[in-house]
Amino acid sequence: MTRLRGSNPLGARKALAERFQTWSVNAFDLSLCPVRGVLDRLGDKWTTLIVIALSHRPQRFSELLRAVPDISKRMLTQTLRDLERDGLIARQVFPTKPPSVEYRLTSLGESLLEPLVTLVSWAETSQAVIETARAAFDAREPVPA
Amino acid sequence: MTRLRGSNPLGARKALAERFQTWSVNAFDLSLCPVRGVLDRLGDKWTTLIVIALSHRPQRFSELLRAVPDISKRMLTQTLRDLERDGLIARQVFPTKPPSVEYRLTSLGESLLEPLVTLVSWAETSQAVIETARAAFDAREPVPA
DNA sequence: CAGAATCCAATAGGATACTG
DNA sequence: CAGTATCCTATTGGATTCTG
Repeated sequence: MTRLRGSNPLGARKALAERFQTWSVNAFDLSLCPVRGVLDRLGDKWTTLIVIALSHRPQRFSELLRAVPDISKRMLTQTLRDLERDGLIARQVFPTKPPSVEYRLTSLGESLLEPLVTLVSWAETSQAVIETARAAFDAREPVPA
Repeated sequence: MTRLRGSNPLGARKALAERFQTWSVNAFDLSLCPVRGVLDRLGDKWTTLIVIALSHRPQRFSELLRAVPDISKRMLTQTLRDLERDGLIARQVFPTKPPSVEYRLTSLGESLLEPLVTLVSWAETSQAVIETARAAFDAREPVPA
């Protein structure tokens, strides 16, 4: 094994390996390992962007609609509902007319920000490398029409 | 603003808010902010599990097929290809007969482990809270048939 | 304003059979 | 063994219209 350079992936590797071992044994057949549930949510098209938008400050429905470009009302409604259901955001209705509704991160939602920043930072610093790798790969592989 | 307890979401919040500001200004309309690209990949059904499996040790195609339960050959092939294209894993063919192919994380792939562990840890510690929130939500909302 | 409801297109992904 | 190729279904998500 060559020595791994940079940060400390060794710790990360070990931690993951251990968890993976555990999951494989008793939780995998049911696909109920927590990663799946979380990443399925974070992986959809809008969840992350909404959380990021709300990390700025609490916002109303139509504010979010403008803050997250290209999202449709349908998807905003649905994603907000899912996030509320998971306890990541809280919904507060002000009985004005017309009604206004404010969404804000819960403390659970706030606690997601750190892992998210870690991931976003990785994405930013890795972006260039990935781009290069893609270009190289596409140059090798014919990339069919 | 009440004082936030636990870790330091304030730093996270600030970091995210800043990035979000930047994206909104010049990169959002193109939806090319790095998060999207990364999370779209990590969000699919198998990427994470494969990376986790490979974090353990390099593995061959059929080993992975067994290590990641319920994945189909089709999806394994495709996800491995995508990961290779992005430079996260490397593919090495041994010209035996029948041929054997080994996949391993590249250093870029290794560097993803840390953010991943952060996320996985969050998922594990938050799992119970989320479950509770869901139950409470479903109790309030009729949850239609 | 903040959604709910309906319709429809694109994509993801499973099952199966075939190949070098 | 390590894939390809084909088919088919389910889910995602966009566009549009309606409502309290």
